[in-house]
Amino acid sequence: MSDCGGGRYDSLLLSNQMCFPLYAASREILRRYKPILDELGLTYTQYITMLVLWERGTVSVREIGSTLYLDSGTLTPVLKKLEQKGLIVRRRDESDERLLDISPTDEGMALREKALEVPGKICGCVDLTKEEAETLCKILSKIFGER
Amino acid sequence: MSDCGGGRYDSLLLSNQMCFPLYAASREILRRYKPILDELGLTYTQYITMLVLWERGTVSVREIGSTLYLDSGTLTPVLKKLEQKGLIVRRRDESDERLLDISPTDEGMALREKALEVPGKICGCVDLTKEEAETLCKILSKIFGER
DNA sequence: CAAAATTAAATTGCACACAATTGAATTTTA
DNA sequence: TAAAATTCAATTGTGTGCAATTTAATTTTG
Repeated sequence: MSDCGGGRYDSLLLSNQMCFPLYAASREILRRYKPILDELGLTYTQYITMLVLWERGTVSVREIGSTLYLDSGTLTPVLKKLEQKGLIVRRRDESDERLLDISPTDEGMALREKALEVPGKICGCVDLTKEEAETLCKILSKIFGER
Repeated sequence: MSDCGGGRYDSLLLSNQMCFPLYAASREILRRYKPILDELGLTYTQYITMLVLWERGTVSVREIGSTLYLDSGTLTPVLKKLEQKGLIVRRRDESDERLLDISPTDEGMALREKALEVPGKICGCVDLTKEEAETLCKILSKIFGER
């Protein structure tokens, strides 16, 4: 049952998997973001959605999806929730009724001010140097290569 | 609305967030694992659970949880599913009835042979050098530092 | 131009994650 | 040792992700 040394099953050791450290680290980061995002009243997914809207103003669901790599099955309920909170408005595009345009409300844009505190607080609870963070991002971006 | 150059809101650009590349890459890796794990009839979470059982034999739910950073709310339904598939057995520990011991069945252990193909197939669809993969794991492990 | 193909969002169903609570078993402590 | 505190798994409820399907709108094509 054990695999000390160079066992036949070494490739299946949890520590040798590509998926596990990445997935676990990703959830750990999300756990650290949570209390900070709680202060904004946003979940993680709601937060990255607002980041897109703060950057670009009015965008279609499709554009949000291709930016965040999320499909309408995920985004539709998230956007309905943000609408409930009064942070965004959902309106059909006039020139193409298939598209649903999402715009931040004044209240949604106001939240951006409060959100300015977030990045600083994150750095305080993730112990990576700026160089490590850059290396990490560089390697991670390579994963998206051959899509 | 736009933030060209050194805007006041640069820290909120999606590209400057710690969480996003990590989370997106993690989901991308899971997407690449999926067709490979489909051949085993396992989901990702079921797969990493089986990895623990293949390595250690009989373990408690608690031990699986602390290894994978998952709680009973997540594990209970996963383990019931694996039991349904005939891959594991769930039995209360005799010396401490609070603990639920999980053991792979013969069928569960047999699946390990088929699983040996997985790591090779993963390398074929994630375009990182061995060195990059090691650097990645090293940086990711730092994230778990001050828990 | 009309039928066929494509596109976008919504819906449905399944599988996690995780916080919070519950209930049973065990350990600690007064 | 009996009450209090702790531990463990299960349960409940919310919020994603994502595949597959549906419906409506638009574009392509014969």
